[in-house]
Amino acid sequence: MAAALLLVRDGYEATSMSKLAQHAGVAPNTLYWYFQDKDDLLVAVADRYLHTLLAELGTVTAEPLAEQFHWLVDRLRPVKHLVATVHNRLAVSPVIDEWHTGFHRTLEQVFAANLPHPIPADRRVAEVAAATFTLEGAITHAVDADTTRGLCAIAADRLMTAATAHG
Amino acid sequence: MAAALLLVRDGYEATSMSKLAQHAGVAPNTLYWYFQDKDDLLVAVADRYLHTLLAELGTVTAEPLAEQFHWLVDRLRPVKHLVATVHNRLAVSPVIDEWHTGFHRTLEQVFAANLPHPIPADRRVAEVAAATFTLEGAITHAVDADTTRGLCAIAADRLMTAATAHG
DNA sequence: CCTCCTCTTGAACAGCAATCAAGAAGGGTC
DNA sequence: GACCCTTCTTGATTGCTGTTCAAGAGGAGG
Repeated sequence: MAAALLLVRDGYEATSMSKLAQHAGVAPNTLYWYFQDKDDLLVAVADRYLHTLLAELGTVTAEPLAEQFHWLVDRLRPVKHLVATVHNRLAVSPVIDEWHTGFHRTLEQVFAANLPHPIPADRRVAEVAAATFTLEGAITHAVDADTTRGLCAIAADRLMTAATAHG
Repeated sequence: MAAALLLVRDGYEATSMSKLAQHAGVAPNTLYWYFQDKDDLLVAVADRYLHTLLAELGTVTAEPLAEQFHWLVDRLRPVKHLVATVHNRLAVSPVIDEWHTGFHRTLEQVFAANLPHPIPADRRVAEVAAATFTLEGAITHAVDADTTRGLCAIAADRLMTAATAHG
């Protein structure tokens, strides 16, 4: 279903099931045979994007953390509509909520795998969350290139010092 | 219009203009005399909440920054639906977009006013944005009490060291 | 030929945000 | 009292939305 382009480009609410079906060359009904819901369809699109992202991520794991973050932000900014919609609908759609927590869990593991030392257990969750939220803000808000670089640097710096300052 | 409770409690999409009107004891039409749009109505509700928040904020400015942040998060978490909706609709509604940028400008000024020293100009925007996004994440995501405290501490700590490390 | 399963569809449903023309309520002026 | 103007409210309507349902097409296996 390459018609996911519509959801990414125009957003969730501006993309009706009719338009989606028209773009796919089928009747609006047909979509409900493949997806239970419009939210279910959104999850499928987001999940597909996440998997291609994780596959590409292997190409930058050698670079410093700040660069990796910048790469991640650049990849996710084109789908900021999806990011915003997921956050908006997770309170209303269990499917999206579940996918969202899974997404954050995945991010946590990726972060942990790229740190030289593990973060002390009592600080780990908050530190990782702070970095994640900083990057999420950089994706969803309209910030210029310099600020984006600054945000990635801040998130990486904070995470690195948390990973080296033991005890 | 105390019927703003519906928007806060049930969210934007689950709250139809009909329900809103019914709660206010008028016909759905009548709302369109006072507000141009449903988005316009949302902005009015959000703006009213923002003003009461700013008025109450004076009572905690004496406390340390981390405590102020925690207070802010506690105040905004009940209206997380509004926060998520604003972020979701600013791409589609100019009124909401404008209000959103104004909100962030206001936050920036509040942050700046509560720092002992000004942050160097080349870092200020990114540092303030990082703190803001960290707190926004704490509001909109389901994190436990300990993590919330940790996030507020991280945001405050980062901001304070940025404000003291000159040159 | 019959049956089962996969897939697609036209028609219909209730609900939505928004519009429009019509009118009620009230005050100011002659 | 009769006129007008402004402020506010409403019933009726419009085009769209996500979703459901019963009906049927197409092919595979026995």
